[in-house]
Amino acid sequence: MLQDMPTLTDVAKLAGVSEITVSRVVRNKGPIADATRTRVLSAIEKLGYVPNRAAGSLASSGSQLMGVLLPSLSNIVFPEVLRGIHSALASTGYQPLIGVTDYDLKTEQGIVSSLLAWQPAAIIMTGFDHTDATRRMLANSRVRVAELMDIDADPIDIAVGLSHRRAGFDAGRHLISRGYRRFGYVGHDWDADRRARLRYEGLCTALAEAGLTLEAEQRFAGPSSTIAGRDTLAAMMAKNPTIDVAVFSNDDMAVGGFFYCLTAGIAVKEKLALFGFNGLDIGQSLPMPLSTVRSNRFLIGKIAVEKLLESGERPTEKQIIDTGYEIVAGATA
Amino acid sequence: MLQDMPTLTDVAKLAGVSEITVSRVVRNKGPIADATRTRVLSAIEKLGYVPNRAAGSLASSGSQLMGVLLPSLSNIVFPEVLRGIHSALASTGYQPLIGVTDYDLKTEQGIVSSLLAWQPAAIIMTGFDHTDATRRMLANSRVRVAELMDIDADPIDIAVGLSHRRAGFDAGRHLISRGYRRFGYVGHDWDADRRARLRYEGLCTALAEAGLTLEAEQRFAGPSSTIAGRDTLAAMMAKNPTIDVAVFSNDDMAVGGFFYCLTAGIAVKEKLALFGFNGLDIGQSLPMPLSTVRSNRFLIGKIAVEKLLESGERPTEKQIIDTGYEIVAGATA
DNA sequence: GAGAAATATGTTAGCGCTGTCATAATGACT
DNA sequence: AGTCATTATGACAGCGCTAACATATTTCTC
Repeated sequence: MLQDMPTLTDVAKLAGVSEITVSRVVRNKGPIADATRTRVLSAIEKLGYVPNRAAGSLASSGSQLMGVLLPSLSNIVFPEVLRGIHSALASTGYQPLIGVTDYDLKTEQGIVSSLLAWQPAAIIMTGFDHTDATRRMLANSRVRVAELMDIDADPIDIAVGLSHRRAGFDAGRHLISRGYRRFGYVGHDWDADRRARLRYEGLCTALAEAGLTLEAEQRFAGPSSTIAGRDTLAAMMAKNPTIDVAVFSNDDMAVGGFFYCLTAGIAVKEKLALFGFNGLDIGQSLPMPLSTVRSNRFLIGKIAVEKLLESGERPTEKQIIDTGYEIVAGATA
Repeated sequence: MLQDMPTLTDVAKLAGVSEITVSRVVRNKGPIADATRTRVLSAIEKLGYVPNRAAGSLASSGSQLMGVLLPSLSNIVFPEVLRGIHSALASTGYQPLIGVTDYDLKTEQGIVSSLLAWQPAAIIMTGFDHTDATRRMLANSRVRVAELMDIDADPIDIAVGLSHRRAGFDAGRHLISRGYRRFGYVGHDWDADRRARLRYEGLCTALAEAGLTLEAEQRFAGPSSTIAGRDTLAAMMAKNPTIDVAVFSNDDMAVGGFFYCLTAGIAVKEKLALFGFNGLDIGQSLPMPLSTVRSNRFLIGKIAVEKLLESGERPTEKQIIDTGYEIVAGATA
């Protein structure tokens, strides 16, 4: 679409130097005399020259692009990861090229293929589930790959996140130590969200070790949301009014649960304790701060980028970076 | 970073055709005999060929990229716009290349420059405020430009959004018609968020026309958030306990205000009415659905892409697309 | 069955940049 | 003055693809 845009050649002519010299000035690479640099820079300024990255990529077989695959933009946690990615990228000249998979592995495969077409410096994905074709493409391309959020499996290259299984387990231990015994679980569709399921499994393990078991369990057949949390807790309480703590698949669901209690006149914590996951702002701004597990999504994105940029080659050793989590006592459990 | 990746030439050799024929198959362009197509396709499959977009861009001077500039990822409305953009892009083969400006015009300028370097098919930005240099780059490049969210000014090419001034005005009329007279305004930093200011101005106009005026006004000196809304309403009520309706700069702030009322034991609507802006899910899942104005962010992103893709050239007539808004009566005002 | 029209394929010449290797100019140290 | 490094610049080829223009080949038309 660009038209008559000035090229390196134009700048070189105006500055009275060769093209490669201009290229060196632009990329800050190789030795350049101060006088020459100044001359070139002013020529660039005069012409309004903007380098053509496509040409650059082609010539150097490698782009200043980083592919980012997110499962969804509806769930606030992924924009937060993206924010971390962007913040680490900001100072580097790299640009994120994003794709959204909608939790679908075939879609992911298609997007990986189109991202690879840009010869990105690295690709950031979510989770460990990929099609064989995706794995093959990634292997052939040799680009660096980070798999985010989760560390409960074997990564392709590096993994950055936290153990959701352990987080679920610790949440269970925490609640047991606080005296809760009659557990209910309020979840959402976990075919897509493998991590919610891992937390659930961790929770069940903790309960089993204490000789307990989930007394009630209700899962909403769709993505998590405040409304789903509200309605799903309502459904569970209708069937099992005797539980003393509801563990939610995440904070969105838990905030909905809190609203349900408000409406139904159930005393939160005294009558029914609520526990979430993520540590979202909204949960902490409730009249009673939500008891939850705080994960650091921003940090996950940021660290992933930093690690990926450390080296262009995949290291021989796969790397797993645990960004940890923190039990937030809150006031609801 | 890619290495020994097969090229068009390899595919062409294996399929026993010329390069251009492979190129045509890949791009689905020009007439190709079915037999040839099949042969080429299976060669592509066999080699695991992935086209190099940088080369394609360079040769055709135009990429399958769409530049997207967002002011922030922290405010949920922008990921929603991005979702709309992505949804419209999904079927087209275009990929969004994103940049985040942090509401800073100089940052925006830098990002526009790096996006332009990829020769994107179009650029999507937010708002009408840009530096002169940004405008110049955009003008020189001749790429299509959409300015989103707002339609209260003159666009570069097309604008998609709603009149925030009118929305503020209508919200004011609505509240006045419901009998509210003692207005308070709870806002956030609007140097960055020009649209919040426009709504505020619209509100003031409505009040003035009715012979009314804001009795109280409190602005938080930072970005909007639930916590800011809670604390800022608290501050306002401490100074002006007599107002009967609080208009918030957006739903995040208003939800915080609701939480404040809960904590302080203020009867929402009877004693103090609350009114937001955006129509976020969280507001509608409150025990009392929030009274607000619903804008359609997803639609804004989607329509912008559709309009931009209609033609590669800027039309002679600037276009303004009003995606409208809707007063949501709710239960808090 | 000659010519027009449509369909299918190929040839050539770059797109704008950077890697590689060469060359020139300067200083540093014998 | 001569060797060696160091710094500064340039020539040239080519990255992988596609636009533009041929050139076959087939199908239709009267």
